[in-house]
Parts: sequence; structure tokens; C-alpha cells
Amino acid sequence: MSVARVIVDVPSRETDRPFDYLIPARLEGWVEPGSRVAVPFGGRTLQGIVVATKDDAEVDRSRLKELADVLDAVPPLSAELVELGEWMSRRWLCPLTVALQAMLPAALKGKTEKYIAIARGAEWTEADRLFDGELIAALERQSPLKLSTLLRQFPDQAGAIQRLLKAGKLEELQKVEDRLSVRTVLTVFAPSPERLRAALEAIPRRAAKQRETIEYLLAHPEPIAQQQLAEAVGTTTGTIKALADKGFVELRAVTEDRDPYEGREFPASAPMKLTPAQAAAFGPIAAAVGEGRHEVFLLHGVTGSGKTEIYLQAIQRCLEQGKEAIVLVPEISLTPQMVERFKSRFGERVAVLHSRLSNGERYDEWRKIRDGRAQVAVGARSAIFAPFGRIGLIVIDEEHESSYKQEESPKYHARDVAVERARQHGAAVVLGSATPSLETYAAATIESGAPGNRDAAFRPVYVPLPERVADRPLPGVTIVDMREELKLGNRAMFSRALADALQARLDREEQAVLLLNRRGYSTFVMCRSCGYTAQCPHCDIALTYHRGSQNLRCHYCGYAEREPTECPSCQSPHIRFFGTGTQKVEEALALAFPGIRVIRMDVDTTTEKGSHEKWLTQFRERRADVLLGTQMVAKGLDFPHVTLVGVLAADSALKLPDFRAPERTFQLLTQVAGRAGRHELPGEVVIQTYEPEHPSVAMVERHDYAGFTAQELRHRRVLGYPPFGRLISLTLSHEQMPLLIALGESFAAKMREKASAAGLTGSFAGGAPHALEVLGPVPSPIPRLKDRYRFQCMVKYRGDVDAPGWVAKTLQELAETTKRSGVTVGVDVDPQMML
DNA sequence: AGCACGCCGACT
DNA sequence: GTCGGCGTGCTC
Repeated sequence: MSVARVIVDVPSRETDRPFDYLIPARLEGWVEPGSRVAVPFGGRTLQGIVVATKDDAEVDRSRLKELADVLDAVPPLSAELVELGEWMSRRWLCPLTVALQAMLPAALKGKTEKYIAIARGAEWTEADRLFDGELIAALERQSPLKLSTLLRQFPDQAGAIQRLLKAGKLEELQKVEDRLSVRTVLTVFAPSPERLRAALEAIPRRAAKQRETIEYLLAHPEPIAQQQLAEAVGTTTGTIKALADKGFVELRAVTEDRDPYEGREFPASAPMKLTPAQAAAFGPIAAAVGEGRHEVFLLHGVTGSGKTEIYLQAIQRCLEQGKEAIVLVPEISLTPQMVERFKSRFGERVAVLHSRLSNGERYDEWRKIRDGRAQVAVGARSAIFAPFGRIGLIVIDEEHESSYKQEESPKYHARDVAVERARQHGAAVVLGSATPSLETYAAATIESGAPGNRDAAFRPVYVPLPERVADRPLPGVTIVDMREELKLGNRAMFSRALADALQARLDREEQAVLLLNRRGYSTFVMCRSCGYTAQCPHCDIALTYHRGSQNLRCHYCGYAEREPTECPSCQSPHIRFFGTGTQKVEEALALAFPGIRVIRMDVDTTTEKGSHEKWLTQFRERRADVLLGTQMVAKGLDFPHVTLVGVLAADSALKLPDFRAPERTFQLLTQVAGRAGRHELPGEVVIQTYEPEHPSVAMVERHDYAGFTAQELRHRRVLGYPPFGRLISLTLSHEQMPLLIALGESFAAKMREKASAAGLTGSFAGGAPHALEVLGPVPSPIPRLKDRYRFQCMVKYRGDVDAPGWVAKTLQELAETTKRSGVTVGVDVDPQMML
């Protein structure tokens, strides 16, 4: 008998190591690295992932328990993915189980179910029968029975169950069950026509619906879903159930593959002829893919330069090598149009993974990949874990997008995972963007790389794609200084330039996209008498007024309260709403342009499944004049009749306490500007701002990526920010503020002490290659979240020192102190959002 | 993360 | 005298 090393599904630092289990004879041969198993662990049964197997000669067998079960016929992970998980766990300091869990579709996140059974040899006394008769009877009918079912049936018998368990008359069993398996559809199978006719004889005349059902089956003898049959006959499933009970028809659960794109036709598309510029960019990528060489490319092409066609042809080349390809796109641009391009070119070989799929649908797509029925996976962030075995190419479109960084644990960046996974497979990586992140751009273009930039091995080959297809000009950009507007007495949210441009679109029956980075109606609520502002009671963040639901909401924790009519603090009626959100703009548009048709798109209008697509389709079909939304309208949308893009407040994100704010603003503005005039009609962009001279705004006017980047990189170099230094943020939280302040100070002091003891502190400003410093603590930009106060420390370092490793080790050493004090420490390696 | 074991207050 | 509060500690 051999031994399995198992990572149990307990996401804590203490249990973040393999536990050994004996593999019982009946499971021998089913266990390998990547297998999902159920194991007994501290008195309960949990899901775990096998990371290795070994011979039992090396271990003390007597202290080991046995695996309870293997949960899948085919292991859901491979040794390679387990190894990738281990790498992630080191890189982003998360428990290994959390990294492994991120690779599994939600359907395979096993949950422990408790069952109650009558114990062997249990004998019921008179008293048992008297007090717990019904409970015992239920278990005598069926045993074991799910504890939850039992409690639903006998809500007040929890004590009795406990007692009988203690007395040894009942016993508890635990099983790990999947959230859902393959979807099954109850399907009706009709017997032979003779037997159907016999049934007709036997069914009394008064059971009209049953007779009709049989007659329908005589006419349509093929198997049919119960639900559909009921609809076709005009009855309920009860009728069919009755027929099945009498044995006239057969009712069976049939497993069904859900195809979210079922019934949709995708016209086949052939590779297009590449322009000379495209061909020049394609050359080196195709060569690497053809030779099965691991190499990373930065494909820097302006919007409309035809990057997608290059991806498609590179994938084609990859498939010709008998290998598989992964394409990552930001969730938001994973629209039907985008999917269509891939489905049209590669048909059935494409699996699509995005968050709008139900767990079951996603599981089906995932199985298509694992079982080799698909060779191309297109999806958002987590598609980087697509269970392929021979990857030849990984494409990351819009590589600068912040959505590639997961904000919950594991806080991984899909771009970095992609490079590591490609290295494992000897695959090529194409990072595509019109506005590459400064990290990637610097690594690709600065002579010696950026000294503090990830690992030295990250040196993408720079592949520029400077021209737009068909030489369509970039749209003209007008920057409007809103201070001037104010001076001229225009206090409306639309400048004269934007209002005129909008009117012109309405007159010409063209369309416009308007961007405002604020959802809700207004941004804050204040009392004019006493200065009270509405804050979230759990997060100390200003509440936002939502007009439709007439309430104030916290955008961080979801807290909501009713709209106030008087000041809660001084009872004055002079409580007012300030700032502008998308809802308010919608109203202002209706007022300024009577009859205008507006579609508003933000998280409030797109939560419903499919609503995102619904709105976009409506807009595409020109059933609206204006698409108004938050940044989600900026990404990857492509509408032929949009000739105007308006940005209402370009600087709204500039003042955020985040060193990436200028970069994000520039990227966002450049991306929206690219939305206009992508087709025959020329486009125009109007950007409203209070800071027209700010580089993030001014450089957009000239479409000057290089100019903006050069300037921003100089800033970053001086301050030692990425890509010239790297960061790890440590967020300390506690319910009590004074305690947290004291604990934070001592925590930071200890970190600094340890860093200096390890010889890691150097003069950071002097640019020493191994310098590391611990900054803070300072109040976190969100000073309180869900009733816990927050302070943060920042570890800033440069060069190739293994700072994540050092932080992990140091936190381990401080673990006892922190645990006793009740502070929790959250770690974010390479944070993307300073908020 | 749970669930055990373990030491101090309000009930039968 | 017991039931039960939730404070540490361990889980192959």
C-alpha cells in the first residue's frame, strides 16, 4: 500500500502543508497528483487534492489514516497544474489549497454533507419510540439520510439526534459532494406503439390529459424531455408522472451537455490577407509558435490595427503543430461579437469560459477542454488554468487591463501565470495592447530591462504594429476645459462643444458613447446646515444615492439605507445630494435633448444574466442614440454607427491616492477615443476636464503613447515605483482602532528589525540592487471595512531579491504575536489597486 | 476553518 | 451539583 500526500481544503496558514494518507487497496490505481479526494481530517471529512504519491517505506504507517474516497474518475488537475499552484502559492503568498481551488470549476468545489444512519446493532427502547418515534421511523424507511433533510423535516429534534448519536444508536457519516454534477434532464421514453395503444385502452375516459399525452407519443415516438412534452400537450408534469407511475411510459434522467451557444450559427471565416505591417508583426510570432519555442511578445498596436487577426493566424499555426491555445480577454470585452470571431474561425474546437455562464455551463465547457474536444480556450482571467496538456500559444488581449489581477485570494495576475505556464509547456506568449502597461513596456524596451521589474527573465520581444487597417485616421480629439465653461456661465454637465456634437449626432441619426466613471445618482450626501455627510456605518466611506431604488448605498460592502428626508444629525430639511453619477446624467440628457433614447450601462443595470448583451444588442440595432456608462463601455466595443465619444469627467480618477492613477486615466481615455470612427464614418472625441494640461489628458489629444510613457516612467524611476521597484502591501485590520495603531507600529518595527538583520536594507534612493524597505503603517485608503479598522504597511524593494519569500518567512516568525493580538494580516504581492 | 477539550457563571 | 459560555490548539 502506498501513501498520498494531500492538501486539504482548509484555507489557513497552519494547515498549508501536505498531510499523508494511506491509499486503501480499493482505491489503488485511482490516485495520482491532481486527484481530488475525500479525507478524514480532525473528526470531519474534507475535500483535498493529491499533490504527490510515495512509497510507504518512508513513513510511519501506524499514524496515518486512509483516504475515504476518490471523487472523480479522471483527475481534474494534472501534475503540471499542481506544480503551477505551488509556484502561485510562493509567488502570491496564498495557501496552496486556495491556488489549487482557483483552477477548478466551481462545480467541483466539494462540500461536506453530513448523513445520519441507524447505528449497527442499535436497539430501540420503549422510551425511544415514545419520544422520538417519528424520527426513528423516518430513518427506518431510509438510512442514511441527509442531516439537513432530517432537520428540515423535524426542526426541533436537533437535541434528540445529538442524544441518540451520543448513545451510539445513531451514527454520523460524512461525504464530500460536488455542488452539481452534469445536468440531467428527465426524459420520457415511449414504449412500442402496441403498448401505447394498450395503455390507451386501460386509461379511463375521464383522464383526458393522460390520453392526449399517449396520443401525442403515438404521433411522436422519439424520446422527449418531460417538460417539453408537458408543454406540447398543454398539461403539467404531474400527468406524465402519473403515466410513469402506472408504467405506461418510461421516465429516465438523461445527462445533457449544455451548449451556451447552441442553435447559433457561426458563418465560417477564412484567414484574411495580412497587411504588410501585420505580416511584419506576425513573422516572429509565427516562427516561435512553429518552432515550439518559449518566447514572450509584446504586440503593441493602436486600436483598429488588426491585432485580432494576428492572434487568429497565430492560433491557426499553433493548431497545425497539434498543440492547444489559450486566449485571455478582459471579462468586459468577452462579448458575443468577440466570441463569434473565434467560433467562426475555429468552430467546434473553441471552448468559451466567462463569468456569465452558470456553474454547470462552465463545467461543461471545462470538460470539453479536459477531454480533448476543444483545442482553443477563450475566456477571462481564470481561463489561464484551462486543463490542456500541450499548450503552444497563450494570447493575452488588452494586457494592461487591471481585471487580470484577481482582487481576492489568490491575488494572482493572469499575465504572470501565463508566462510561467508557457515556460512549463515551451509555449509562446503574445501580450497585445494599444496601451501596454508600463511594466510590460519597460521590460520590453528599456535596454537592460527595468531593474526592479519582476524576474530578469521577463524580457518580451517588442513587436510594434503602428498602422490602422485601411489607413483609417485616428479620431480627432477635442479637450474641453470645464473651468472656462464655468467662467462663461455654463454650469451644466455638458460643455457647449459636447452638447453641439451630441445634437449633430441626433440630427444625422448617428450614435454616441458617453463615459462617466461614477455609477449611482450622486456621489455624496451632505447636510447644508450642519455639514453632516452620509457614511457607511461599517466602512467609513461616503454613501452614494441611487435614485431608482431611493436609497443610499455603500459601493464597498453593499450596505443600503433609505433616502433621508431630513438630516439624521440635526433634523434640518436642508439635506442635499452632490456630485454626478450615471443616473443623474441620464436625467440631464432627457431634459436637454427631448426624445433622446439613452441606454445606461453600469453594474446596476447589468447584474442580471444576459442583460449586458441585451443592452449592447439594442444599441447595435440602433434602438438608442446614446450609450451611457461607466468604464465598461470603454472596452473593446465596436459599433459602426458610433461617431462621437464623450468623456464627461476625464480627471475623476486622477486624484485617487494611487500611483497608477495617471496611467489608468491615459489608458482609459486612449481606449475610449479608439471607439469612435472604427468604420467608414469618421469619428470625433470630446473630453471634458478640469485639468487639461495634465499629461494623462493632454497626451491623449495627440495619441502620444510614447510621450506619455516616457514622462510617467521618469516619475516612477524617481519614486522607485514599478517598474523600477516592486511592492508588497500588508493590510492589518482589527475591530479596535487604538489597539490597531499600537499593534501596527510594533509590527512595522519588527519587520524593519528583521529586514536589517537579514542584511536587506540598503539605501533605496541610491538605487542599490537589493534594497528593501518597510513603509508605514498608515491608515488604509479605505480606513474601515466591514466593521474592521485598517492600516497598511508597504514593502518596497528592487532587484532580484526574493521579497515574497522573505515576507512569508517573516510573517511566519511573527505569527504567534499577531495571532494572540487578534490582528489579521492580508498580503497583496504586486498590488494593482492601492485602494 | 471547524471541532475538540478545557476552565468559570446561571440554572435544576 | 450540571449545562453551557467561547478561549486555545490540533488536524496525517
